[in-house]
Amino acid sequence: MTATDPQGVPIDPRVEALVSDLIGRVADKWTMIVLEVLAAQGEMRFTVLGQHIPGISQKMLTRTLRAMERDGLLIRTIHPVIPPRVDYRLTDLGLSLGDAFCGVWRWAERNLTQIEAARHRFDSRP
Amino acid sequence: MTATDPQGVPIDPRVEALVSDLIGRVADKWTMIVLEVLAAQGEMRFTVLGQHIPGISQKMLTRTLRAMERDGLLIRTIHPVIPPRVDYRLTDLGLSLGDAFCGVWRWAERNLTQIEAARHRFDSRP
DNA sequence: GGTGCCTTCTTACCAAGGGTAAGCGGACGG
DNA sequence: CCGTCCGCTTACCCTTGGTAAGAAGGCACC
Repeated sequence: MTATDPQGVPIDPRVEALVSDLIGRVADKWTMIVLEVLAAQGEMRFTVLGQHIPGISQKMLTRTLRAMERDGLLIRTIHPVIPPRVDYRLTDLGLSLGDAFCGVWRWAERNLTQIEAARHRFDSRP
Repeated sequence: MTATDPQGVPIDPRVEALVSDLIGRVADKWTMIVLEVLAAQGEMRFTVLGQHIPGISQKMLTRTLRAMERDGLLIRTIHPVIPPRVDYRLTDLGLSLGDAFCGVWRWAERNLTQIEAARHRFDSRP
């Protein structure tokens, strides 16, 4: 899109496409939740992280964490002990993304009932 | 998760689950981009909207718009003319979500190069 | 009056992505 | 010697998304 940012400043289309891709990568349910949990709880190991995220599968947790590590959002520390212990901790970049998503969480909490009402209206109409 | 919000206030687990679901619904690439475009451009019709969102298919555009309408994020106005004309416009709720996502867009723009660098480091390592 | 076009969906079909569940590796407790 | 611990990984399947074609239906043109 030949978009403008919220201040009305025109954006280079090539940058625009890259940002869209990045948003596609990062605007993901699991990524957002991992971000939230790690921001609130600090360093955590794999299993505990999974326990704090109801509904996630091991596969998706692994995949999400790898992608986030690749993007530099978190650091994965392998402790060479038996049984294995792997800790995950947000980088400054990850923390800053967590802050950015914070507004979305607050929005979701604030508007939950309003959205449920809207859905109900939509579902029970001719 | 027995999470706390960013201010450290404990959250009811049931509310937590609902918020997670809502986030899963709303933290979607296409939803975010539609929100952005409509926030910047105001009312738009189907085809034009599609032209402003590179890479989206008609099917996903329809589906995304329906879901957003269901959630009360936008209003769909059908003008009974031939050929058909359908306009989409954000509600106040949709605009407020756009504001909330605004921080994420700015984050993405600001940290684009840093992320690309991180990816490159990750991909070219033993 | 047929032919074709316009726009907004919808649908049939296929590929890709996510869920489930089982296995692996390797020390240690019983 | 067998089970258990944890962090993955993999094989299989089902759901989801992309592609492309069509439907609806009045209008313009020949």
